[in-house]
Amino acid sequence: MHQKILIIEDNNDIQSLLFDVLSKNYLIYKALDGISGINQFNEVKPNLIILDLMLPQINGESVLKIIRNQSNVPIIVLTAIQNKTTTVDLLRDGANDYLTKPFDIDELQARIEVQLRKETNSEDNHIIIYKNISLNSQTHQTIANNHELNLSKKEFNLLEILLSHPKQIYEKEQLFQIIWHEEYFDSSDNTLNVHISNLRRKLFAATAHNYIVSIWGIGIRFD
Amino acid sequence: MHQKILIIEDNNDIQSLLFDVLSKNYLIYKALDGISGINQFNEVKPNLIILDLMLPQINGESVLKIIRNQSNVPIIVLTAIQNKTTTVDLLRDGANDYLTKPFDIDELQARIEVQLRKETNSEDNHIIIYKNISLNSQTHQTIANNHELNLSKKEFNLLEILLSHPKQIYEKEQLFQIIWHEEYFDSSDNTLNVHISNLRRKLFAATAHNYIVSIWGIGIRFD
DNA sequence: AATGATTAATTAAGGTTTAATTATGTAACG
DNA sequence: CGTTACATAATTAAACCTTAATTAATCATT
Repeated sequence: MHQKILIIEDNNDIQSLLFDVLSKNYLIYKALDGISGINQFNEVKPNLIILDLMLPQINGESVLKIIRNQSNVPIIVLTAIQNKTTTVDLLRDGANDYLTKPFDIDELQARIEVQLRKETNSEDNHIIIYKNISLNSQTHQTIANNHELNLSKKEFNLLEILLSHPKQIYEKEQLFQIIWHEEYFDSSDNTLNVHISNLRRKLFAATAHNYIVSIWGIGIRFD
Repeated sequence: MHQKILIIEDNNDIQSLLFDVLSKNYLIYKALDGISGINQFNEVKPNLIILDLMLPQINGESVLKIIRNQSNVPIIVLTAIQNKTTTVDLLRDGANDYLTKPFDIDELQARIEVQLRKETNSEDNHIIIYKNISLNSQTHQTIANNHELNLSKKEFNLLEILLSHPKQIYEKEQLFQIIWHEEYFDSSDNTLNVHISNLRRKLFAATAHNYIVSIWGIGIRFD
């Protein structure tokens, strides 16, 4: 649920294309070169990486090796057709899959699904439990401290996202993207704050704790 | 009972034809291309898939491989006669059966039966018991809290569906499809609500409980 | 340390959407 | 002919989301 994808790609057009399409289903992080790609990888801990081989400064192959050296995160590589690096090399270096440009965006999506499925298939992904809070996305039942909560759709969504990665900071923009499926430009929009407030109130009524903490100027986090 | 079939087919005429015929006996889900087919497969977890080989963007063979990679769900493939992919290829890729267009709709139904038979052989259960409610789908007898209920056909249908998977949320659309065998577009249609209301009243008269809870904006669930 | 600016949190009001109930009409059936 | 089931329509009720207004907290600058 709400998995994170890091896109390492220097071409702005492809970046935006990928963002537009994939942000509907995933939480997208972007890097324009290899160095910041590696840095972001360490910060964000994405569930999947899309890596362009043709990068300024450090080439994609090196990025691939560096990341693979630290993690088994699925990596899908984008190559130009005339690139000398062979498929075999790529896979040996740790790529999970590859596509040659120009690629079909739907095919990319399908391949992403395949890579991510491996991760999520095993666990019964519709129940989240954290501390004394459990949340069932099939029945929409939410229990906190043995009290059943009565959450609205937005509130449930919000809690689901926060609990999927406890302690991780979510920016308001991200939350907006995930819950409302649209970007938010108007930072004066207070809607999200209201929902956070309501969720806090209901959680507090059940647990006498405030689990949702604000990181001033950045976002919120479930503690 | 009420098994789910996912139809992945881009041709609208064939889609509707299949829907009209099959929705009498099964719960139908539709996808117009491979990507949404794969997505729906993961969400819906159908009991059987009907897959057209000729799809826009991603071809059917890829969809077949991707799905088969994750599940043993029976897949029946529809091919055009001039299609190059051989029977052998299809079966090797994991198809359970195939039909060449134009196909006979009755033959398709027969083949569906065959595929589903394997699954459902064991469960020949026509009595559902949950909490203090029991329901016999052969005699239509319904007993709640030792009181025999006098339910109409629609009410019985509804209760049967809800009780077949307690706690699971059913969307109004689903319920409509199962009970009325037709899609419902007009969300202002209030018929279902009336039946829910009546069922609630009768259940309450017998048990003094309201088991059917609404999930606002989503559907209902038997608790 | 004080001040103003920015961001966050709360509260309340309004309007919209969805749900539930009640009432009325219609067709099927014994 | 009267009963029943169902659909349709009208009404009432409830839940929800957004907006706006207000208060509180935090930051940046001096």
